[in-house]
Amino acid sequence: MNEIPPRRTLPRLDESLLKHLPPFSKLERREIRTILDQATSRRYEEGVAIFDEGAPADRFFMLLDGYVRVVRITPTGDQVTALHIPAGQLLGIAKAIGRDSYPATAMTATESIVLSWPARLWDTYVADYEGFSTETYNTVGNRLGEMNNRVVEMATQQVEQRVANALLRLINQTGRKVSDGIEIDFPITRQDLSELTATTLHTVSRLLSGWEKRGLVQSKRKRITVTNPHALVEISQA
DNA sequence: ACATTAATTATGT
DNA sequence: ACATAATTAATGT
Repeated sequence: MNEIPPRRTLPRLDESLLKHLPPFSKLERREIRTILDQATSRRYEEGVAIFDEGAPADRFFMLLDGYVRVVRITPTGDQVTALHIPAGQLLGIAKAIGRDSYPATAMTATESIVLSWPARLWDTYVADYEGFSTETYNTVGNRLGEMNNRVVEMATQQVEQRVANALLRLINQTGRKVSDGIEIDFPITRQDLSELTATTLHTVSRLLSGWEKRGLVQSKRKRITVTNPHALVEISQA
């Protein structure tokens, strides 16, 4: 009854891992090599914290494989999912927004593989590597814009439209094509969806049940497949 | 138009 | 068998 924490280091990292990722795409091969040599790689089980809200931001991260949930802890102690990050994106980049502690908790939504670097390297990367800063600020901007959109949605749209929008975003960013539609590529509960849309899991459950009967979605426990995206778009614009 | 409460059922280890 | 997830109806604001 003893389990072995997967401490082991992964197979030797190859430059091609980072070659096509936005923050590194403009770099020379040998530059990527030195960046990789400074990185630590680690595999995380599903559902574990990569870093915690408020903790000193001593490292920054690149998600190589898997999905992570960005989660905020409310004063009452429960978690609220803020957004999901797919493989190929940086996270925990407190330095990029001028902070020295993490603004949120990052939990793995699936088993994940993550590279990380000591935070002190951030400034040197920004200074030394062409395109590094512009590309990262670009993704920071995107996330910020997405969050702003959600704030606007909360204020203006009805619940049905909000969860329709949330579903559409999820399949756009983290969707995987399957035989009968697009499936959200990680386990997601109605509770999660309700947190993303500021409603209750009951309302989400009812909406999904209704949509399922109309053939717009298919869902099993923790799995949601959108079978008719167009119809969802219409709902989101009603 | 939605949340809350509560009871019931399904599903995964 | 147990905990977690999902459904459903009834009631409340």
